[in-house]
Parts: sequence; C-alpha cells; structure tokens
Amino acid sequence: MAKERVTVIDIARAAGVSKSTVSLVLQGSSLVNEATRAKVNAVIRELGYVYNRSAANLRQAKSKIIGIVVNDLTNSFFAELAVGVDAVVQSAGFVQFLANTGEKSERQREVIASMREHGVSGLIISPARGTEAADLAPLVESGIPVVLVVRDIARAGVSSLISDNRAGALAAVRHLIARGHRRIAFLGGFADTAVFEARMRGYRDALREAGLNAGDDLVIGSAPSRAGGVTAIEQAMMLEDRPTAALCFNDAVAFGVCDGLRARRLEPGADFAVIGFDDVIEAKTAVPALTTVSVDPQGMGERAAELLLKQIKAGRAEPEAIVGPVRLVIRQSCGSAVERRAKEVS
Amino acid sequence: MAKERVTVIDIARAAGVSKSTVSLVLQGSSLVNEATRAKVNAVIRELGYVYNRSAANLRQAKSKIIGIVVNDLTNSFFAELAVGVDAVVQSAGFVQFLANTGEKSERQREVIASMREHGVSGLIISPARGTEAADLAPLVESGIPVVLVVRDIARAGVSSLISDNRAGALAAVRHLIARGHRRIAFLGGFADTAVFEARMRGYRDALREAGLNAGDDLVIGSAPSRAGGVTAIEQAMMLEDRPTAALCFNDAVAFGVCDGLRARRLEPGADFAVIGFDDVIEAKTAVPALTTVSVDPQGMGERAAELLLKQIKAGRAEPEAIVGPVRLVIRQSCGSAVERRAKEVS
DNA sequence: CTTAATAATTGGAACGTTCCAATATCGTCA
DNA sequence: TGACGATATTGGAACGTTCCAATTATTAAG
Repeated sequence: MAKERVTVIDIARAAGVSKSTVSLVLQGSSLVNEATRAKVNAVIRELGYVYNRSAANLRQAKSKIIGIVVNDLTNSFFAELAVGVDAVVQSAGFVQFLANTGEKSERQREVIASMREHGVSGLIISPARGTEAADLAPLVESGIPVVLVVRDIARAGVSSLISDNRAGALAAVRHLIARGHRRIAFLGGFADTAVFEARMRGYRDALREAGLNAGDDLVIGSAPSRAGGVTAIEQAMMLEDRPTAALCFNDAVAFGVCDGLRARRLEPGADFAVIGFDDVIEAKTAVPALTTVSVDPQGMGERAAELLLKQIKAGRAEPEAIVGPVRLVIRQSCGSAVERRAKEVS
Repeated sequence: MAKERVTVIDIARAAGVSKSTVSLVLQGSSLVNEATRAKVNAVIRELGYVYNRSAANLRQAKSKIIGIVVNDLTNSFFAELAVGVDAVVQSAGFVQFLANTGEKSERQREVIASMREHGVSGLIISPARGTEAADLAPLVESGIPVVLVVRDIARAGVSSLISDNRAGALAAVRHLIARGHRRIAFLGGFADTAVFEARMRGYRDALREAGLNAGDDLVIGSAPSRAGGVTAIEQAMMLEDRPTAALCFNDAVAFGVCDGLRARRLEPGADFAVIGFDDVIEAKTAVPALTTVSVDPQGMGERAAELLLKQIKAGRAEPEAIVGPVRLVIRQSCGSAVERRAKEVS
C-alpha cells in the first residue's frame, strides 16, 4: 500500500515540463503561463502529489511553523489562548506547533529545543513557573523571534504581552469596596509568580487608598485551580473575623470558591461576593454569572500572534513590552443582595 | 545577531573528525569510540549546534512527529485528551503537532494536508462533525497510520478508540431508575453524531427494560456546551409533565443544567438528579460533585497514542476497533435526597 | 610476522525542494 | 530584417543530513 513518494520530478515528467516550472506553480508564481499552470495542477491532483516541506525548509531557511508553548493546557484560559493564536497564525499561512509543559521547566526545555530543531520561525511562550531569563538565553541569542505571553520574565530581552493585572485587581477591589465590603480576601494562586504579585499589588493598593488594612490573614494562596479555590475559601471561613467578599486569583479559583461556599450553604453572590480574573468562556453562563476581570484569552492569543508575525516579517525587531487593557465585567457573583447586606453590617 | 547556521560539517571540522562520525554521535550509535564521542559532544555544546530535522527528514523518510487533530480544544475533554497523548508520545521520543478544527471540516482538511506535508508518521484524529469516510480516504490510502478517537467513522478502514457510550448511558439511566425516577430526560448534544446516537440508545434501552416510555419530548438536543445545557434544561422545565432527573450528553452540558436549575431556585442533587458524561477534571470538585460516566479523557489519549505508536512501529497493521470501558461514578448530583423525594412522588 | 577478524572512521551519493543564471520563444518596432 | 524587450521555461547547484560501501587502525589468532 505504502507506495513510494511522488516528487516534483515525477510531476514534471508527467506534465512535460521541467521541475523548475512545477516548483514555480507550487509557489503560485506569476511567471508561469496560465495553460501550463492548469496542466501542472491537473497532474498534481491526478498523481496525488504531497508537498514535502522538509525539503523546502532545507533549501530556504524559513519554515512557516510557529511554536506555542503553554504551561497548562488543562486550564481553559490557555486552551482559549491557543485557539486565538491558531486563528491568526493559520490565516497567515503558518501552522501551529503546540506543546504543553505542565509547569515543568525540564519539559519546557525539551519542548523548546525540539521546536528549534524543527526550525520554527517564531515562538509564543507562556513560561512555566520559575523560568528565568537564563533559561531562554540560548533561544534568544539564536535570533528567533519570541513573544512571552501572560507571564513576563525580567530582562529576557524579548517581547512580551501581558495584561494589566494590577489595574484589574484595583478596579475589582474598588468595586467591592464601593459596594460596602470591608473584609475582602484575596484567594488562590501561587505567591512566587509575577502575575500573582501584580494582582496582589492592585488588591493592596485599593485597600490602602480606602484606608482599609490589608492584613495578611486575608491573603490565602492555593493552586490556581478549581480545587484550589475550594480549599482557599474553606481556610478563609475558618478565620475568626470572616471576609464578606473575595477577589480570586483567576476564574478557576473563583468557581472553586463558589463551590466551597455552597458546600457551607452560602450562596455566592447573595451571601458572599466573589470576583474572578480572566473571563473564561464559562464565566458568562455560570450561575451565578461570574463577575470577573476580563482578559479575553482568545483576543490575547490573537494579539500575541500578530505581534510575533510582525517580528518575523521585520526580521529583527526591538522587543516590545505590551500590557493589554483589562476591564471589570460586572455580573451576578457580586450581586446586589450583597450590597444591601454588607451595608447593614458595616 | 542571527548568525549563520552551525552544521554538522562545522562540528566535524572543529572536532577533527568527519561529518559521518558526527552524524553517528548524533544518533547515539555504538560504533563510535568513547573518547571521540565525548570530544564531539563537547564541540557541539561549545558551538551551540542545533540539529536540523528538516534535513534529516529529507534523507530518511520518517519524522518523529505525530499529529493530533481535535474538533474543539476549548472543551476540556479534548484538552485533557491532548495532554494524555502528549505524555506518551513525548516519552517515545516523538513530538506532537496539535491542531484544532473547531468542528469545521474545511479546516480539518487543511490541517490534515499540512500535517502530511510535514511528514507526520501518524495521526490521531477526533473528527469534526459530519466527517465521512471519503474525507479520510486519501490520507488512509497513503498508508499513514491513523487512529480515530472519540468519534468513529464507519468503513474508514482505520483503527478507532471510542468509549462504550451505550453501556455508560445504560448504567446511568438504570441508576436513576433504581433511585425511583420515572421521568428522565436526555439533555444536550447534537443528534447527528454517532456519539449522541450511542448514548441515546443506552438511554432508551434502559427505559424500555424498565417498562418506561421514552417519549421524544424528554429528549432535548443543544450545543454540547455549558451554555447549551442551560437552554436544554430551561426547555425541559417548560413541559407540562416535568422530568425529575436527566442524563446529560456530556459534563459541560451537565454543568449548564446545574446552572439552569439554580437559576430557577432548584438545587441540583436535591431537587433534581443530574448525571453527566466524560468525567472531566472539574466533575470531582464541583458542588455538588457531579455523578458522571467516567471516560477518563487523559487515559483515553494515552491509549490512543499507544495504539498509534504500535502501528507506526509495526509498519502496516490491521485496523483495530477498540471500545474502551466506561464506569458510572456516583457522586452528589444525583444525591440521596432525590431518592427519598422521588420515591414519595412515585 | 602474517592473516583474519573486529572496531572506528570516512568520503561521496542521495533525499526533494528552491534559487539563480541562462536560454528559448514570441511579438514589436525601427 | 535585425535587434530588443517581455514572457516562459530550464538545467544545475545548493541546503544539512543519513546511509552505504570502502578504508584504516587495532587486536587476536595462527
């Protein structure tokens, strides 16, 4: 069954032209006569020719592959990010090489090495936790365009596209304060990441400007997952002076917090205000619909891809550090019932 | 900055050996002397050599890439599937080429073509809706090993790995019946898929063996997503004779159903029994924890990858059609409160 | 010592494409 | 008619690797 490869030479012979002409047709050159082009295309279809990109890559040193490496594909935020990247990369005639590191930097190293071997012409990376500038140095020196998304790395010397985490957290907490909350927790996330640090900064700044103290007891880290959210809220409810609202590290945590609340017969939105971060697809349809800081993962993927494509086209570009806007979308999980209750209490 | 490529010849020159020897070292051949190997490896590191897979692929017609194409990466079921595939494929020294079709068969065609051009040595496909045997024919004829997952395609002539959808649905509905439910709905999913058809068959068979009628009014299709679940349950609650329980097409729909129930002040698990399908990660931690038919997406990905790898190694293998076991995992969403209430009613 | 066997190493051809410079074909204008 | 430009086409070299057959160095056996 596995017949031997049909090559450009076979096509040439069958169509009665030279291999150069066939090559020209393949790249859609305008140099070739309409009639010849039609003839060649017909033969290509007839013989079931499959273009060999390895050969082409070898000759011209550019590959039409872009790589994207994410730290946790299981988190829908990153899945959506990948979908966004795919969309624009695809329509630019590139193909996407996606790898998941599962937060393991060893795995990340392998994956990046493999992508380089395959000659990707650019890389979009959402780095695993603990990745340092030194880890990326060889890659960066090789001159391959790289765009960091979601998590920036200091002095890595590459472009980055992150969202304005501080501003988002600030807006969210201000909103809670305006609704009368005084005991506001920050739940979930690992403290050793830059994203955590930035969101935390916004949280603290909002509290400070309202003259509230940001006691560390109200900051409770956990895995940035649904399960992590459950444990974080449980811990929060053990405090003698309980919070009445929480800003969560991300939407997954927020969903977990809602779950944990319900497990204690508390209704999120009514008995306790919760705000998430990211605005993943489910945030809108969940019940109660999640109030969250919208980061638009898909849009972020698209913009990262556009940025990368621009750099690829430009050859060598100055690294840009873009921080994307973010907006608080108010839905039900910090609902008006809370507002009333919280005001009575305070 | 973008210095020119270091090739195997540069290494050879610097190490004082021939390019053939360097090549041997690269592939870990036992033919080469220990001292030489060490020397060459040192030079490789020193010059920052990057292996060129395009060139290698060109020479030997096998590529160490396996492709995986999924129909909806946004659905965590498929994201987990991909993670499972990645794990085993990786440890076998292959790398994964992942593409998302978003259920568009046009896109699927492009993506598969692109993968063939890159010389993938095998393909795992979760086909887009409406894919037919004819769509895969050219691929299959080329002799590239293909494993279909999740959705099978009749007479495609390739291996497939699907789960026992009928048995899962059967067990789930039997369980509901044993708990006293008589009006059981089937919610969500598109009716034109084989998966829907199989789950539906299990649903009907269970009802029939209990002597219950499976009126079509209780079967309500929708998009297989969280949002789809919300609309499906809304529609179900409009019926004059309302159901007291539902088997959902998948977990996403089940979550949506829970959301929809809460929106009507009904507590899933207590006031209405809901069972999902797939057992995605969140099913366990959700509140109430979702009773669901476990398909183990990650495990499924692993097994699909193993099957594919086996076929790649064997050259040409007989297509196998594996249907994986499935088990009902009982958690809270069809809780005991329902049992009591339902019994009183009946 | 010679010879045979073994262990290491090697040059060159091949893989399927693209690119370059060169050539062929044609109509047009002086 | 000849020269010219424009339009199409072409052969061959090159890309970086692997593989084969051939060679050289080393050891063991006689």
